[in-house]
Amino acid sequence: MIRIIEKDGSTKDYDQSDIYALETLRHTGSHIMANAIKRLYPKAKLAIGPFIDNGFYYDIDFGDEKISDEDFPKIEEEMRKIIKENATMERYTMDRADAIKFFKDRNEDYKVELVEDLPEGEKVYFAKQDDFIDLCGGPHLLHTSDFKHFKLMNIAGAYWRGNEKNKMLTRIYATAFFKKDDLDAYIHMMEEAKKRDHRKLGRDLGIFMLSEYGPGFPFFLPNGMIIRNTLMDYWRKIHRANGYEEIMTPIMLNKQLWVTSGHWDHYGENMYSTSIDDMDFCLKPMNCPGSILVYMSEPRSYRDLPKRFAEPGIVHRHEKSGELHGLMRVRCFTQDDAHIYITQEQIEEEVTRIIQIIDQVYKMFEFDYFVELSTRPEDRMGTDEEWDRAEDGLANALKNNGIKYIINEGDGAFYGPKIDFHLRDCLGRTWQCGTIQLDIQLPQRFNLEYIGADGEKHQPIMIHRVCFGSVERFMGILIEHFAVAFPTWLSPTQVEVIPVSDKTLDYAKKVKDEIEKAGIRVHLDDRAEKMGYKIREAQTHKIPYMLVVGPKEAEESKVSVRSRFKGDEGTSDVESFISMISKEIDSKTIRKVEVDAFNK
RNA sequence: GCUGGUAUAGCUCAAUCGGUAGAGCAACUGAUUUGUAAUCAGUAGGUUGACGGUUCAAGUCCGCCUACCAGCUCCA
Repeated sequence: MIRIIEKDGSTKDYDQSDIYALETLRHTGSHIMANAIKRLYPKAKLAIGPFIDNGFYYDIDFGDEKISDEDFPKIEEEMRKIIKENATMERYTMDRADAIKFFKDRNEDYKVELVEDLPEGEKVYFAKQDDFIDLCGGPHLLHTSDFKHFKLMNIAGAYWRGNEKNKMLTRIYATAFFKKDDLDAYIHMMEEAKKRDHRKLGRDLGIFMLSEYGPGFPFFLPNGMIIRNTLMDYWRKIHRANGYEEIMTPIMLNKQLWVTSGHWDHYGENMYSTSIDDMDFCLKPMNCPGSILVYMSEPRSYRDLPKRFAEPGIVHRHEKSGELHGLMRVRCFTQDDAHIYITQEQIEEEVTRIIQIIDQVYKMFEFDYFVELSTRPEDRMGTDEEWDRAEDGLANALKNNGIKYIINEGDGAFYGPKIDFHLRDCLGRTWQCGTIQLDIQLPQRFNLEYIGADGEKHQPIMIHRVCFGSVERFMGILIEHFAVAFPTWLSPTQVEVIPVSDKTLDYAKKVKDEIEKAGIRVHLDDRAEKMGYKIREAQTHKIPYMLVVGPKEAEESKVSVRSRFKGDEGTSDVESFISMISKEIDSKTIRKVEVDAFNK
């Protein structure tokens, strides 16, 4: 049991497995770390030090002092000393004015600012351990000696109060656990996660590459194109089945269009542009204006709605250099976009259909995802009535589908509310992928209309939606999610034929041709290497099936099937193997690895 | 863009105080003809990210640029 001192100063025991206790442990860690840093660097000014998902951090202004991860051992050692001193955490309050004076006397400018932001007359909470006093509401571990297993992880800059106009402080990240085993497991997990980083695997397995000549512009390699095309084949199939019509609009359009759409105001300098024949053109940062021009190209009737134009559209945005990240954040990407034109009454039903598509796709890949509903911001267009209707439509659609979601109050776009779908990468960072956005603004800007049953002109509502989000980002997440062991239907090479020796090369070629004819992606490893070597290579490349063929198989017209899932699966004739793997491919089954030894 | 860091062979990494750039894997050549996770031998591979500076001498020190990495900000 762990004793915790609560905000009100009372103490209570908690089980170590309690998440509240773990968060408290980590929060206390940030105090201990700050204490150590103040002892080593008395001039350092403290900002804030909260716990986070996997640990805690403290933002500190070190002034002219340079700090690097080489200083971590020193800080960790000082922290151990503090833990050994086993201080008892005390809590008390001060009047606001006294608190301001307290911090001013100590030159803690950031703390002064924090206290000054509190309402007049508010009590200010403090936590004290031995010689270290910090502004803090708590809770904390009662005894600092309960804080044992920790590690400083990394160092980075962070803007004071998260505002890029403010000074950049030094942020030190650390993690802590109650048990040493948990800490070791976490560090091990982080190392394993690095091995499945899509940037490393993408290069090792010929999926994509980047070049200094095009920062943020990924190159897709042969294996990557197979995955990408297979993914898009699937995408087209489900969209056709859901009443979408595919279009393709130009990658570059006259600047005037972007001014009208408002994108020029929004993206401005982040748009790539060029000038020719005295006309300015911009590479599209979004696909909507193109879709709108298609919608406007002929008169539309209420009978046509919902009108669903799908477009895997390539967009360019000049993202800031420090924001680029492999395939996850690039400057040129393909949105699996669609724009749907509907009447007000159709919001709920149409959004329901979209949610079902996205849910179906994510579930097929066995992704864990979470959903956010972002509602009306302060600065918005449209009437409250329209917003009510739009927000209710989105919320009802989520509820009808039994989707759990969190509400992001005031975080919607100025033109409408939105639903965002987030997926996790191997390091636990989340990336927005799918999104459904209602838009009442663009139809107005472009004066979109349809003829209603009453013969009058009406304005449609527009839905922007993506399922993968960006094909590039989605592939990055797929690589990490499966650690390259893609389901068979997505694997660049589905079958590797491995002759035992050159003597059976002819038979191996025959087997390969037969499988190829069935439309399966098969490769023959005809190198003069030993069989074991080829198997090892195919296994590390996570090729789903290996067919070992030697004199025995040639004589019986069979193959020895070895899978990455199970190892040796016994012999089979080629025809039944083709029928088995075809079934697995068509059903898009995700076969699980059954033998741990093969999961290395 | 900001703060901090990194850049050596295709990949992973060496190179002491500033003194002739090395290894493993991969590649290539040859031998081996192999039965379910690495056969052996040999060959080749480099303007040390770019440009400039200090020095008798720079992979190493300094400046600037570029790209990349961690995070912040922003975002699909």
